[in-house]
Amino acid sequence: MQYMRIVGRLPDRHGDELTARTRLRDAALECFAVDGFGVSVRVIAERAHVSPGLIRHHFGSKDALRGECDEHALSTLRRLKESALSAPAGTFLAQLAQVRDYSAYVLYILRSVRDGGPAGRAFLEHMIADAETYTDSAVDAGIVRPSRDSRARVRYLVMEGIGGLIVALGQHPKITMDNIGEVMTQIVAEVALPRLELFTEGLLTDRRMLDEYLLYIGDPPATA
Amino acid sequence: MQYMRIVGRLPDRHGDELTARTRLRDAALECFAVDGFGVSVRVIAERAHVSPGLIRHHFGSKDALRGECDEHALSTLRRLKESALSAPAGTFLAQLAQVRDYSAYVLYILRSVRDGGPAGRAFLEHMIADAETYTDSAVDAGIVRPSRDSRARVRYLVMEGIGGLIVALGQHPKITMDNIGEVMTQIVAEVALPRLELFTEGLLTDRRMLDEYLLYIGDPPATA
DNA sequence: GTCTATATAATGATAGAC
DNA sequence: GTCTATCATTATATAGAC
Repeated sequence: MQYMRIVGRLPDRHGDELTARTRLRDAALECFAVDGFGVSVRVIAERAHVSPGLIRHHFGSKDALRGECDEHALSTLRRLKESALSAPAGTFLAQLAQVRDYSAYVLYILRSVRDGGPAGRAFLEHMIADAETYTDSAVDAGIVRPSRDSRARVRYLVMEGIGGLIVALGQHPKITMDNIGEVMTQIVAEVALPRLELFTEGLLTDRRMLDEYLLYIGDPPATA
Repeated sequence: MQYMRIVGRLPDRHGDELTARTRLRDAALECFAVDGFGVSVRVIAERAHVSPGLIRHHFGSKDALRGECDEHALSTLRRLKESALSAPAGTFLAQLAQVRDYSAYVLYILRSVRDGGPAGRAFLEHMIADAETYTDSAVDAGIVRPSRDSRARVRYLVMEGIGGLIVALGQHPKITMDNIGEVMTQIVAEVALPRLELFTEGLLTDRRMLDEYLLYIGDPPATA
């Protein structure tokens, strides 16, 4: 699970012309990703080597600019997911962060989820929907155990996985597009063993708590 | 695990006099918790029914005020943990959020962890250290399986648990001290079944991935 | 399309009256 | 101890020159 590789043509620009507008949007996305959404339009303009006034001319407002970044990041995430081997959301983002061209998207998406709001929700729902399909496949293939509530399980796994990534990243003093790759590698290495243990052997020694809970909510304990 | 109860004398004020200074600090803690650390000193002063200038008189700066909130929240967390049945960090915070007097502390702590930085790190390390002792006890009592790296496991479980809580809370449009209790109840209910399933039965149907990983890192596969 | 200059609002910090 | 008044800074938004 930890050593899957991203496949397909990753670093293509799929027809994005490098107009001044897209360059400005990309600069904004990077600033939002690294410095947060509180970053000023001056800093964004500076990174794009243009004047602050040009942002308004092209996008109208800072919020509208962020909206375009949201859209672009989501469509990029969608496109990459299609061309990549299915992997748990956290693992996929960790791998994607290694690719220099996409580290900004990873940071942007994680920051959006971290800060909540509509954009973060959209990213999360996309990752959950995606995880649903490949978890179903894994259950059909006999790799993953069936669940009594597979939708609740996939939501739980994605939200805790992404949440763990966010918390772990927050422990590092200054995340940039240059160090995000190695930081992610370190985090993935730290959770690899406990996660595989938990996923393979569980945590509790007996079924009592689960069976009691199933009784409590009115479901019969599983016979397995 | 989900239905443990907090015990002990919870809503006591343990010698905190309600001086103007502590009232101001408590107002600040609530504002930081609900509105974030970007909240203005004017809003804080308004909630405490004093003038903005008084904040500077008592604390010197907004940062110093936040520092006192950090200290107070951490000492409160410590005190409560001592008087409460041991429970996983996420579960404990979820229960604590039900108690009106402590909902602000829960929000404050979660927000601190969410935003990273020294305070969030301190809260996290405290929760991890605490979890370490009661996980060890649970292993000794034969309730929880031993781990090949128990410290890594407890870090993993706490960080994902708290992270999942943060992400789940972020999905709700507006968290206040009034609705945090029921929102937390809902979140705990949603994760209860998948978490108990995972903790009891694991996720994967066979040991291959774990054994391969143990081989990869040079440890012999467990004989169990 | 791109720039400079500025309007307007909000912030944290500060000084001094009472 | 508590207040009012204000400063300096910074933010976004805007207008208009080129």
